[in-house]
Amino acid sequence: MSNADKTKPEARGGQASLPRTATRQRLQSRRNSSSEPKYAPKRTQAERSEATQTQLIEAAVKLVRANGLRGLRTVEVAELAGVSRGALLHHFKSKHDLLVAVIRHVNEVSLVESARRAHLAQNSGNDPIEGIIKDAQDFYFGDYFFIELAIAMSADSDSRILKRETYRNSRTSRFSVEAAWLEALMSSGVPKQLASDILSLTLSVVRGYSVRTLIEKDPEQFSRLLKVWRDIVRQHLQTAMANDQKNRG
Amino acid sequence: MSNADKTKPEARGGQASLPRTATRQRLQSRRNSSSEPKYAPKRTQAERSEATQTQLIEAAVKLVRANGLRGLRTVEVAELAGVSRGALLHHFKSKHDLLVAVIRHVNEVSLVESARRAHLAQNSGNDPIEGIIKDAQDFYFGDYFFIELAIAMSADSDSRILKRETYRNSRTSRFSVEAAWLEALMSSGVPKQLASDILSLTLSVVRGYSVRTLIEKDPEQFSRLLKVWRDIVRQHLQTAMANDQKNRG
DNA sequence: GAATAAAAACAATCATTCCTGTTTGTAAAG
DNA sequence: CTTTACAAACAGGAATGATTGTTTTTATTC
Repeated sequence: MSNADKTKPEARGGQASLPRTATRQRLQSRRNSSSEPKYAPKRTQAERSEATQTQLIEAAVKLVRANGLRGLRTVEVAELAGVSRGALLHHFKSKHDLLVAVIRHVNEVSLVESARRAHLAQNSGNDPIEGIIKDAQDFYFGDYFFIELAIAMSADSDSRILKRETYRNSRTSRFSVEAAWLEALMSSGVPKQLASDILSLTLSVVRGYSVRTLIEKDPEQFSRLLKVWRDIVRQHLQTAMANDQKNRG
Repeated sequence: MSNADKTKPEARGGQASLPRTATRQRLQSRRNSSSEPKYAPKRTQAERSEATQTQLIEAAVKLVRANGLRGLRTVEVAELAGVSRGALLHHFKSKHDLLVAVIRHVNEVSLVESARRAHLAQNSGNDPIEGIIKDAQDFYFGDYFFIELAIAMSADSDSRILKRETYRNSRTSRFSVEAAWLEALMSSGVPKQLASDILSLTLSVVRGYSVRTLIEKDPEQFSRLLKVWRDIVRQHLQTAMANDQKNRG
């Protein structure tokens, strides 16, 4: 492949490079002051640890979204996080471990969202379509979906493990949200099978459009399209339910 | 990363073996007509060349679909094609060149399909929805789309070049098909804006479902879902056009 | 028309460049 | 003063492209 993009300059110029000597002297003199070594540490170990771990994970998330799973390089993660590769390997003893942490992280975030959304679904009243569309938009344009997709699109043995991990998580988080929306639709009077189909179709529309934006930049208004979609679905549900009641009555 | 997946066996066992004998005889007779060398070449240079190039490209297509753009390894391409890496580098002087050839190839295939489909669109009669769905299925589950997606999902400097190449091609091939479908919808009486929306939505549904199958294996029947979608659209178009005529009359 | 030179299609080996994980070293926190 | 957080240098493997060698086809010359 081409070697055109060697971004070597300022490789670690822009960040870190803390004042080592100064810090040392300051601490030393303070300690010399008397029997009390109680200088105030700026951050506790746990805080430092968690902070850089979060930075690393978030950097990894960005890079996986940008370059795909197999395009991820540890050196880039470290650079973007503003630490050395040594630090990365200290917190995650292998690249694989980092990826597992990444998945766990986006999944946790997604899980919290899920709970919120499931709650929304229950209070969506008689017309949940709007809520479903909003939910789908948030999900399919978010980190979790793109990382899931990136994992799905590489088939080496490593990503197979990750795939299983992700799949388990999907069933516990995303699954419950969709079940909640299904409930919402049904309790607004839509028959189960139709509700399931409408839900699947709506999710596919949004998923499909999200992927489209990956390939080419939004030349048409997604919001308008979604409005049309919402109208179509509402109309269909109305007539379908009308027919349903006629058949019963 | 792990080294668990070495697929060495049958490295050159199972594939290729084009009709050599037929070719040989044809060539022999051709040469008999004029000056006759003492041995008959099995295949002409151009034939050999084209054959292995095709094998290499097709192998690369499969591997990009399986492992993504950045998961592609030249050694695997050569193995799957049944030739040495030396041969690969002889025909394509770099991995990048191979990838360009891959894109050209899938695009050519797609272009031929496009012409066929555009023709279908023009003869789709009064109800083009069925045809649109079929077309979308063929396209979004085919090689071209997945390779386009694989390219879109990696953002290094190399794939940016490929992206441009692909984008140009899209506009000449896929674009015309969609325009033809739009025409078909309009000539069956659907207003332009609505026709465009319906087309976009249908494409998104299929695209979205195709991507879904990447992530998890089809637990529900896509065909049933498409049937529902077709019904919804038909119904909507009927009422929309009825309203349209009422407003006009 | 046979001998032979030339070129193209491959194969095999080598060198270089990444990328990962290990090791060793240093500063900060407990 | 022990442990933890980080940094820097190193070692080994993998992947690419270059080089060299071998076979097959094509062109040339007698």
